[in-house]
Amino acid sequence: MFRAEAHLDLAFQALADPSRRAMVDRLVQGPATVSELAKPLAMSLPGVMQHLAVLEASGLVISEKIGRTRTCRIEPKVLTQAEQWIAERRALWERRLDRLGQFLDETKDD
Amino acid sequence: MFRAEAHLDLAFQALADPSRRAMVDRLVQGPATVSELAKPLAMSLPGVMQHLAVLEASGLVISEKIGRTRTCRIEPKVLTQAEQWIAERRALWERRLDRLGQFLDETKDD
DNA sequence: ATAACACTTAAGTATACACTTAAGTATCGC
DNA sequence: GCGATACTTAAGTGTATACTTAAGTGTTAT
Repeated sequence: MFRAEAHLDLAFQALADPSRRAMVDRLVQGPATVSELAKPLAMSLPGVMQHLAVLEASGLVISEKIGRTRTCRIEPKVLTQAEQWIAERRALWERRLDRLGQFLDETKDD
Repeated sequence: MFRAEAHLDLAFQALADPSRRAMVDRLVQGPATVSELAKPLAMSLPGVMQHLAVLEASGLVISEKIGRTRTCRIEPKVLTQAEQWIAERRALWERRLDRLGQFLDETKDD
């Protein structure tokens, strides 16, 4: 039983945590190592690793280990997909409001 | 200890569940009662109520009870805020890519 | 060689989530 | 009034999340 929107579950879930959003916030400025991501967070390194795993599972972040350091960076595709899901719903909602306003205008001279 | 971004936690958390996204999907077409929201979901009514509570707590949906029926509708403000959080990060990421490309162009004649 | 560094794995704990069934309350239509 | 309707509350269950500490592994610098 496969759902096409399952990746949105993971993306929104990943963005629902303030520590993970802080990590994304840092990574949009450019790549960073795990330690760099961890520094501003009041949390143990394994805690940060677990958040990183969630971000990677969602596809928002990818990382690569070179030597003993792992470098992380944003993968913008999923970010865009999440943004578009919201944008489409907001557009539908606004379109409905427009139709409603038009209807009210057309019938106001009764 | 109050965090300004706490409402984003709730908004993204609310959007992370497929049943709740289905409810939002229905509500952007226009208001609906609890039963109408529940009908397409393979779930008990109390289950739906709990999802509705999450959506209301996030500010994505508001509802009003008239007589014995509760009517729900979208409140677009939080939807827009979530969209903007993503849009801003994507813009930062793209701006960085632009600077990087520009730098590479300027230094390619070495 | 060895000590410091940068993760990584494992295991444990406490809380939160996503449901369920059963029972209850407040309208509405006749 | 009284049965059907539309939620609503309460309580229970199983799974998932967000951490922690302790003990690794492989890499780099001296």
